[in-house]
Amino acid sequence: MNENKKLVLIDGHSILFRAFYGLPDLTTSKGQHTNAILGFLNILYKILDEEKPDYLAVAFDTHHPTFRNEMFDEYKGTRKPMPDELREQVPVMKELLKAMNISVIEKPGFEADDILGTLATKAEKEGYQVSLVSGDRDLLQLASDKIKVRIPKTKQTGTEIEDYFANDVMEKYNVTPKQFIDMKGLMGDKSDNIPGVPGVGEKTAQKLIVEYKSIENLYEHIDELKPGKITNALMENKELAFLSKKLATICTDCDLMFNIEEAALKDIYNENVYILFKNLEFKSLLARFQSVEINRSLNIEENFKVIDNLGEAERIFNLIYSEISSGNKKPVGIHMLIDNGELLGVSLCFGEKDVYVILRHGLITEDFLTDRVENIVKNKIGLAVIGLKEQLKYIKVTEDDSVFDNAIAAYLLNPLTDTYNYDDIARDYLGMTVPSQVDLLGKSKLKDAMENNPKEFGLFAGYNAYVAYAAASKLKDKLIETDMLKLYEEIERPLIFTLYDMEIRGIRVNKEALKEYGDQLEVGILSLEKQIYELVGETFNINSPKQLGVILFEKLRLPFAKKTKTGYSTAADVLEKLQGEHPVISMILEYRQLTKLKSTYADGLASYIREDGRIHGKFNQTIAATGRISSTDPNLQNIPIKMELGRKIRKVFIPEDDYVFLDADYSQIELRVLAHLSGDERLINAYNEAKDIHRITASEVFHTPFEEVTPLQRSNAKAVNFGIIYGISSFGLGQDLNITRKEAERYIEKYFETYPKIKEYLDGLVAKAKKDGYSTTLFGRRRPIPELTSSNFMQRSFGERVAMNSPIQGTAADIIKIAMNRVNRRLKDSNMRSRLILQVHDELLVEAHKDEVEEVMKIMTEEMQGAAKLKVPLETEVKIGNNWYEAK
DNA sequence: CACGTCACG
DNA sequence: ACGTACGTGACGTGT
Repeated sequence: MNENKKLVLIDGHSILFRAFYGLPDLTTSKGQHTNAILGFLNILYKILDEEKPDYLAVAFDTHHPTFRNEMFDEYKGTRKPMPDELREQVPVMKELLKAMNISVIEKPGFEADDILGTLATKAEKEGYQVSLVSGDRDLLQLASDKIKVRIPKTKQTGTEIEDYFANDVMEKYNVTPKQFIDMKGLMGDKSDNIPGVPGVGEKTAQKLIVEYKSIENLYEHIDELKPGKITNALMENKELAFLSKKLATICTDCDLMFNIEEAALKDIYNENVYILFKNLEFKSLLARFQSVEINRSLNIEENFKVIDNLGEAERIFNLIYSEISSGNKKPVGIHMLIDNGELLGVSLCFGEKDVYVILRHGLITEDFLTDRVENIVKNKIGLAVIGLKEQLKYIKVTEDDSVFDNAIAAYLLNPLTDTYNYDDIARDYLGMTVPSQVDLLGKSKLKDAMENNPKEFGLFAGYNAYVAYAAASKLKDKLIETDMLKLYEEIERPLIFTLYDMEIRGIRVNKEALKEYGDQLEVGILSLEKQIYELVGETFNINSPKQLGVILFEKLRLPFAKKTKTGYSTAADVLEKLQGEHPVISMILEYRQLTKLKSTYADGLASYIREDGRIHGKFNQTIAATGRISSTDPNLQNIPIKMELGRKIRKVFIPEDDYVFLDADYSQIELRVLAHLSGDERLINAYNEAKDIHRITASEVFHTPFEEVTPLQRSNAKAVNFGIIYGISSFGLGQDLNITRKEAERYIEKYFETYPKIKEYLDGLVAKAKKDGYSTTLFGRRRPIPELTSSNFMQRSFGERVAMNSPIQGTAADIIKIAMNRVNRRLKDSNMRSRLILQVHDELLVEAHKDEVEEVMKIMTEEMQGAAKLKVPLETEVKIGNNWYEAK
């Protein structure tokens, strides 16, 4: 009977615990912790894949006021309560298991161990093959010929499982599974509140049990033992030893009503599980559901209609235009289907049941579609989209038209997530689970999908319009609730158009000069490479930190300062300290510099130059948690400037003929923002006197007359000023200045003595963020800081630094965004040829026509300085040049 | 695809 | 005792 049936029993809490400590702290976009659940599922799936069991059950302890934690318990001898980040995951895990139709066994008065022991033994007797899965070695006492104890280990490379049948236990520990109980009786287990015999540890216990087989037999022969401390302890604690053995024994015949047939596996991959995974944002696990027809039951999909003939298309647009008279004020959800800059069609939604996908086909031309869409706004009907900037090429609207961008709104409401696609917005604001683009189309291009996968393509298009339509009002309400509507309407929404303009304009690059620059680098690289190989005596890949580490710290035996997770650190700050030790170090540093410039800048930028001789990078508005803009494809915000060699690359960025570059940057905008926000009179006065701020800080902090401040004092003060903005920590400052933590602490102390209001302000920021759960900028932009509630010191400290930094960095970001919008608008409104083309956080670059230079300089200065009225002046410096090098 | 490294503010 | 400065993006290596 049951010979070929497999039963898997899982120790729920112990696996959750293992998973919790084995994985980094993962959370959903809403801040729900998920690492333990994910780790549990990874182990569960591995076991399901490997064993393909017929039956599976998970046992949980019913009451857990405290919980085992080996790491702390064994060393400290105290129990540590379950961290909140783990506690909140337990009920979710149980819910998930129930959704998977997996038996969850918890009986008041029984520990999970005893449930597992009883069921395993019962199943064994009935002939099942049994696997017991636990993170705890305690269960080894249950191993037999038919009961396999499986202990998963979370390693970097994935999950590995150690398997123990009875003979494996014997092989590894020289004791039988039953004798494991005796061992534990002697050595005890703090985490399980088993006292054991004082002074007897694992080694002694193992030795004694190997020799005497059991505690009973040991005490029968106690007089044979050599006299000594251990023997004394054994004799004095005989009762304790027997009690401990009893406590260590897992019950195998508990009075438990559970029929193994109840644990039969069925329908693990169902829609409920899929939805839970989606909510937990376990994107990688969703792949397991591919073969399952799920969430197609959503009835909105049934209303999606695909149209490819002109008459029908005309009818739809007319239907939309007629909405004006019907008094329907809801914006029309719209999504332009674009692949590689080509318009494939448009999807529209103007009611729960009115979702249309109109394909560009035959008489439905690109012009037809863009005209008809433009007509919607000209008829004063609002639009709602997800990601306006990416669609502006075909949605011909201006700032004055009514268009609501759900993606931007969602970013403001939670800037911590990485994507704001229709499925994300549906999940977060409609409480709906809809298939994502990858679910529907995989990695295929939109155009290919349209041809080969028309049904799924239609769904993708339809969902985009539907979600844009349905979520808009909810997002707008949330913006009002969170006092961010003004931020959205007055800063972010206009910025969409500003950034679009900048992307279209691009920046001109001298292709030949860039090539020449790269060739020069190549010469230097080859020469350095040769010299390095000669010095070291062998060739190797200098770009591989791993190989370089072996050469420097093993072959050359240089002292290594830092280690990374994977080996020796060869970072620049480490190598710089080694410069005196070996001539090869300087060469490696120079080699690194050159290869970086070659690969990222010389070669990297060249591949982005388009037909028009310009680079059209992207400016991303929904990436940075603080509200900054980011730049990609390529990143034009990290073009070298600090080192002369790298700085030279700026000479290849040139204005169009008859134009020049005007580059304006704010002077220490973040420190000025800090002065304003903190209201510290001393700092405000310093800025109103308009003197060298770092020097003033040095003078005041080090009690030195302004004129006598040494360069070292000034640069130290500068580092402290930076530190303040970053959310000061003595460790970080020490690292930066290469001084001890203690010395750094003194600097900080002195700084706060000098500027007491700043200390008060920063403390207040942390307190407020802890209370609210988020930080706020001068213009109301929020950044949630879930780390502030972490029980982990490191994470909490990080949260505190973020609480200090985000309002400062974020307010500066708000200000320059205002300036960008205004500069862009004024240049356009006055019909000037000059145009804004770049933003680098505190700097704006305008490609200005020669005839307009004076006027543009005035506009830039006015708008940048006037972007916000602070208690200190916002100073700017404008420079002119025939390339970006000259203009900085 | 994660990691180390390094470019910028 | 813990082990970091804040915010980004791109490249090359190695699994």
